[in-house]
Amino acid sequence: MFSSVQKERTSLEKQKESETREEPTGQGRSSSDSGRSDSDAGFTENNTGFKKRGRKPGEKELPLNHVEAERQRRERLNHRFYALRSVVPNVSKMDKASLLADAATYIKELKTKVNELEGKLRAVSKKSRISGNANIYDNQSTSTSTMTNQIRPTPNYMSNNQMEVDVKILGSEALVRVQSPDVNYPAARLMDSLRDLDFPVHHASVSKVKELVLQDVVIRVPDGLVTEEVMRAAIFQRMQN
Amino acid sequence: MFSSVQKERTSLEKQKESETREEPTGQGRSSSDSGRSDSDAGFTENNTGFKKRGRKPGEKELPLNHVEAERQRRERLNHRFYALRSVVPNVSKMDKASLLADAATYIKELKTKVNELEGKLRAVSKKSRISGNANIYDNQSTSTSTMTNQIRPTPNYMSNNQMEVDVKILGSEALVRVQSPDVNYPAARLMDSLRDLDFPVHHASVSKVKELVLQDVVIRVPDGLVTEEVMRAAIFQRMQN
DNA sequence: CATTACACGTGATAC
DNA sequence: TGTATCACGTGTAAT
Repeated sequence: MFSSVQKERTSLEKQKESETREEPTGQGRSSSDSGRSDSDAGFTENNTGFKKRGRKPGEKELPLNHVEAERQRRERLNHRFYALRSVVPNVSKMDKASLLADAATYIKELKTKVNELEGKLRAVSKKSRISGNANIYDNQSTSTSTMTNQIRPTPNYMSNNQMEVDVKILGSEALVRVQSPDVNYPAARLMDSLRDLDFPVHHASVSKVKELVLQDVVIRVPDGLVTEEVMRAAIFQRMQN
Repeated sequence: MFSSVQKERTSLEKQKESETREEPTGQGRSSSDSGRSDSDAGFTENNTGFKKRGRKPGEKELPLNHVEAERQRRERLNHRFYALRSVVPNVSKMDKASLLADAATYIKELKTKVNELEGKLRAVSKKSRISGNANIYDNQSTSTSTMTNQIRPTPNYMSNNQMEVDVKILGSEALVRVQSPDVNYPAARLMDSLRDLDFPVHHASVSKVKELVLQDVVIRVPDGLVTEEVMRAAIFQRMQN
């Protein structure tokens, strides 16, 4: 790994000049930071010990706070750099500048990729034109134009609609109950999921009540090879697509 | 260290530079690379005389190269920052740290979006996969075939290898009735077809009896814009895939 | 030996 | 009155 962060602690010794500044770091690699609200409040506290620590006369103590603030700022910046480095692939260079450049190019790549994927998806979803009204396959997140800057409200791509999936295994059969809002054709998605998982449908009932869709499906399952929770998670995950 | 001494000397210069420096509001950096090498060379050599305690003997004159290198590095880093800022949307904060954080979260968002889109695309393209009985029906004349749609004289070994689709329109709703052998997940195929055709499902019932699957679905249809036969043919055709 | 990169302290400076 | 951020020069390693 890189030893950039902890390195300068050694350089601190060269700091000499009285001020045995205690070491606040403890050197937290601490993996990804999520750095907000970093405390590390060790500043401005007077040295209590009998340890001779007298400030030189005429020294200002304003700057002492200043240097601490600046130190925190640097530390935060480095954490951000590290976080950014963790999400950008193939950054072999530990150079900060190259990291920034790679991040920028990577963002561009992702943008074009998203654009072409959206184009493909749109093209393939428009293959049927019987009733030329609204588009399927467009939940609220992907319809925005990507060329212009999009405001991102919240990181919500998969978790916005509340959906409930319940599975009960009864011998060689299982009862799958799904209730979800009536968006994006939940019946089709559920059946697709069951097909993906190779669960033959014995019986199914779909009812729309107000804006809620209730689905009860009886399927066949291999005897005792799968747990309810695994099935539930698998169905839930596949219904997101 | 000695920096304090030099600070007095350079403070004037710094103030001038800070005045000329662009500030966050303008941000119109406009390149200006390496235009300053001559200028700084001029001011560094400026200090002759009156400074008591001048350079120590044996002091290196290299440092001015060093400061220039560092200056270039800073400039390059700032260019990268600016470039990164140009590709990340909604960066209202001119803060460097926030820029890094926003860039990281933006990359994550783009990644999940790409994943989501790829999943959808895969799901869509998966509908056209063929697994068993896809081509046993010939569908070259779906629009002309009317009424009961008996396609093939089925092979002798399976007597019920045929599918029947019936549509009855009742006002703004329609009843779709499908009976087919239990091969290739007919429920998923029917729901996919209805999704393709933008027909919201109000109610659905799927029952497997012996080797036959019966499906009754109530859907919403645009009032009087389609005929039963058109709907029937469209559903039938799509269920072949 | 030079080149490159980094962290540090510090002055300046907006809000 | 702080409390942010920034750029700068400098010392220090590692290549």
